[in-house]
Amino acid sequence: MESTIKDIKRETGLALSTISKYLNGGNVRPENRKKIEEAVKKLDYHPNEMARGLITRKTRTIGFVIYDISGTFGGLLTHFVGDLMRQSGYGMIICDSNNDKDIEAQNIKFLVEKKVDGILVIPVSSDEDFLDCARRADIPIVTLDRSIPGAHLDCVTIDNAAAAQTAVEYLIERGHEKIAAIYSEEYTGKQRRDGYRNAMKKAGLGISGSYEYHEKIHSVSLGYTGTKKLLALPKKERPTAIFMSNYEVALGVVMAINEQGISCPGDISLISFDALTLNLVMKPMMTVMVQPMEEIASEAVRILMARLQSDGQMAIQRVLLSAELREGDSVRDLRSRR
Amino acid sequence: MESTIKDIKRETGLALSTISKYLNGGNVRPENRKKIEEAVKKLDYHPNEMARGLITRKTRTIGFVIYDISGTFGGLLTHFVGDLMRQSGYGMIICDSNNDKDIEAQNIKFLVEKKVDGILVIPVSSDEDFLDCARRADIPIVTLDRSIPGAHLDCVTIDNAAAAQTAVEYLIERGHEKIAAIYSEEYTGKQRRDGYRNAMKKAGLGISGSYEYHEKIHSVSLGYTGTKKLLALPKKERPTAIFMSNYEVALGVVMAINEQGISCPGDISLISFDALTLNLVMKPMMTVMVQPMEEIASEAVRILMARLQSDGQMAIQRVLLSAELREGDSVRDLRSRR
DNA sequence: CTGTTAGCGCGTTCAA
DNA sequence: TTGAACGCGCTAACAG
Repeated sequence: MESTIKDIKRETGLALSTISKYLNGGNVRPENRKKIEEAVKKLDYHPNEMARGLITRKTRTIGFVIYDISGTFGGLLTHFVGDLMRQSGYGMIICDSNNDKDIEAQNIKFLVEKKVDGILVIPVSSDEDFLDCARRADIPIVTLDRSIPGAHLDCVTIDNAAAAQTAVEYLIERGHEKIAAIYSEEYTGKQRRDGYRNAMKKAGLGISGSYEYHEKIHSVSLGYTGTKKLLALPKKERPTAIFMSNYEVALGVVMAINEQGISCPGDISLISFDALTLNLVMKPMMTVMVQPMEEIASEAVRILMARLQSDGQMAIQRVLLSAELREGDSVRDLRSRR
Repeated sequence: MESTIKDIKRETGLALSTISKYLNGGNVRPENRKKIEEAVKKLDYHPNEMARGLITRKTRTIGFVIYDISGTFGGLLTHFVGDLMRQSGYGMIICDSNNDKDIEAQNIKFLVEKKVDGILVIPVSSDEDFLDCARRADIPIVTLDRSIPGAHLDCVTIDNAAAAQTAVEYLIERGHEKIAAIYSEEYTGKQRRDGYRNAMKKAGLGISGSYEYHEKIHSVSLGYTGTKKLLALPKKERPTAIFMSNYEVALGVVMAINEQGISCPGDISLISFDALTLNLVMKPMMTVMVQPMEEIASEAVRILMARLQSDGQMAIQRVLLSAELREGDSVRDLRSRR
């Protein structure tokens, strides 16, 4: 049988409230503190979080709703967030939305019933309605990596359009003009496409319709299929560089060019996102826009914690971080050709 | 403010216990049942899990401790398990051990304090001591994917040695003799190495020391580095096939051979584990031993659920599943050469 | 600083 | 079947 606070009382002869106060960080006479500490050890006492929560109306648990946990980026972000939560003494219930809006809505409901103190979410839906039930229950919500357009919510994101623009401008500076883009139609994918278009427009470069390939969701096969299509273009039209909007996509792209015996950066230049395993291991090393994943995680956790403390009104926080270019060898400098 | 069972009482005029009984599936007069159902809807009532748990001593939450959530296999397994738990109405607290035994031990303690009803664990440590505090608290534990040697625990695993042996025998049947292996020194890696060795021995083939490459943990770079080393061997000694013990490893292997312009299966044959994205997308398609991931997940959940129900003594369950060979085009048949 | 008292929301006795 | 009372383990208010 588990020991309760009453057992500690019997062991020490102190009142319940004294013990409770000590357990919650209050001041107690040194001699009593010692008694309590000894009893706690002796009885292997752990406070019952449920009884505690019944009164405090806090579960010390937060919910993490992620669009897809089986991807590399998501898995890693989950890892960082989980670590931070644990360090803060919070438990984390992770819910995988599997890129499905309905499951996502279900997940939120589930977390509300579990009475989590707060919710961290990387959304699938671009409509905030699915969060209604959490808001009714007055549960703080922070979105990260993706922000819901127009929503009155705390969020931590990076400037995806700017990052993509930087990447494409890097290509343009090196003499590339025929630049293709492979991206998804959701959140970050779309924003990065915009950055690509901005850069091209700004440089006065046209975008041939066949230079943009996109599917609904970021995936390895998106990169693979897209690249195949690009490489099937008549030689003269072939892009000299491909910008891709995500790590999984890059994986597919690399598979496709390797398969066709196309060399990078000799025949084609590549630029992508995130310094994840493949991008680091491959040769040539991929030139990438590096997202500050740990910072995204820690900012999101920080904001959520702040909101958990402030019962009152705290202004909406919108943190916009930026990605940094990390040079590899996957981009050829065409200017040195002459 | 949240509505409680008392509000339902006020709304319906019934006694608390009547309502409580209905909520827990008991028999109630039809007219009363209707009243209650209406009130529940009207007040948007949800039972308070904490108050409930205080009495029943159940949290309807289980803990999932995973060796490393940022890997593809782990992420996917987490996804499956999470789905099943949600379907069973259970919450899941996921803890990432990050391949670290100390964090793993911490995770278990954390879950015990959270009073989870049960724990699912893919262990890092090969010593069961870290589970002691959960056992003292009488929390059922099921390990999956990996079983702790000698431990008196429910577990769901596949026969890794057999699977590896099947894979290597597949190579041998096709005339390969110079077969190298890249594996990790932990759990599944070691078992798969044994299967490799068994197959080689059984076929009367020697294993040159330089044909085995291993590191502590499965990773992309393990595959990459290992392959580089193998390819650096004098041409005559070069293996005609590589057996690799894990998906991430395969990723690295593929990167390395592509980089060197080595063709598969022309110059070298490959066989690996798991039908995950890369293995499906790449060309040639990888020949792999497919682990029944969903079955591993569902069996583990099933056993845990059974143990949660049976307060009494249930015999230890050890489920051993097997992997199946899925042919791709990554293995060359050397016999047809003649 | 300490002890007493009163619930938090619910499930479970019993009695009717 | 139903209703009243009790208590799960703990914290919060107050009085000492």
